[in-house]
Amino acid sequence: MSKKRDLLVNTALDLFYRYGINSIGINEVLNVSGVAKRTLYSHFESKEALVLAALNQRHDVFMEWLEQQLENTTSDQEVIDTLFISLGNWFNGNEIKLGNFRGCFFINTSAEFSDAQSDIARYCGHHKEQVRLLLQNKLSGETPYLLDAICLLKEGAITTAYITGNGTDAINKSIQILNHLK
Amino acid sequence: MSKKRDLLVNTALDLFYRYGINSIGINEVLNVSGVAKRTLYSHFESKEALVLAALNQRHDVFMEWLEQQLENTTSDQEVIDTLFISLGNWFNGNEIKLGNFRGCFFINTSAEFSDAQSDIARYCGHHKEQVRLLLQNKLSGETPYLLDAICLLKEGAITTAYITGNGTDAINKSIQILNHLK
DNA sequence: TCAAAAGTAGACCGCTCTGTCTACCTACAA
DNA sequence: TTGTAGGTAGACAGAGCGGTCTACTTTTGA
Repeated sequence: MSKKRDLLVNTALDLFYRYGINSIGINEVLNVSGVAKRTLYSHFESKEALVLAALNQRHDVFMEWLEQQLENTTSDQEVIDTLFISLGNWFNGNEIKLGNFRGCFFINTSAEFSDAQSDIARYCGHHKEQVRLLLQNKLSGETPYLLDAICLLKEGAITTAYITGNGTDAINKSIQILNHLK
Repeated sequence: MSKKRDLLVNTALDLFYRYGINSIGINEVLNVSGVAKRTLYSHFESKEALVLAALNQRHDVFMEWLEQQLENTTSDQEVIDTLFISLGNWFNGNEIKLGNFRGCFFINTSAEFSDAQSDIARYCGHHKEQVRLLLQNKLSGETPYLLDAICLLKEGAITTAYITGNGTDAINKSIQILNHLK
């Protein structure tokens, strides 16, 4: 519907993800997008509402990307390999849809907002649930703990890749561990 | 040496960890500690220096705690069990030395500071390296990928426990996965 | 055609931020 | 005894924050 609204959300998402939400003021979003302050506040009642819209946008983009990566997988092994290779590409900045890697936007945002009951913190939990459900649908269910292993290692790999700056290592280790599950 | 300095560092660490560094101003640290602003700036040249001191304090406390937890372990299996049970206690707020759980201070801080070259971001990476080295010393080295598995699952468990709010689940799953490694 | 909807620029409000500064106080060891 | 180190209170500067407001312009669709 509204092009200005979309522009604001995409600009906010880009800046929030790159620099952190508390480090980016509303005026920065306005300067970069070239939109007037009045327009922002006609679409969003507060900065928090803009943050939620940015989280929602990132969620949509990420889920679409993930679905696309896994769409042709036909076995659990293929899901594992495809998933972690895709994550590795993301970590190394080679997934254009996801932009340059700076960790998981939802983990980072949870770290900034300490109130676990806030809408923002809850949305971050919701995102992780949805990712888990998507992966569950892709797996056979024959190996009951495989879903848990994938999810925990995925979080570990994202965090480790971000903090060490070495995405390839984190991915190779994750794949190796999954191949050692009996 | 200086009691006021220690008080400032401990107060800052408590507030920074609980609410996030960008959400806590220098004045808040001063009000809670009851120390004068002049005194703070005689000990630290900037807020960043105080942040680094708080990170350093957390690092010392955490390493001492971890060392203590693992000091009587005599096998890889015992290291795994003891480590993850201890982490579970931390997640559930039952490790007094570590305070109430709000994720990993170093991960959270990395999320707030986007410049990977900053002293703050580098210190966070350094902490993770040191934890890894401590665990390496406790393990036999007979199972080469075990250290990687423990480290990745530990990061995954911390993140998952924080975002879902369910520490017990994250721990039980981690232990189960490690027991399925062949 | 023209009213409504959506946009513009930017001044302004009250508040908070980090960091500086003046002026004064206290404990203690040479 | 007195100089020094370390402490106090709090005003202040300069900037940025989220958010409101006025006054005006552009777009659009019935």
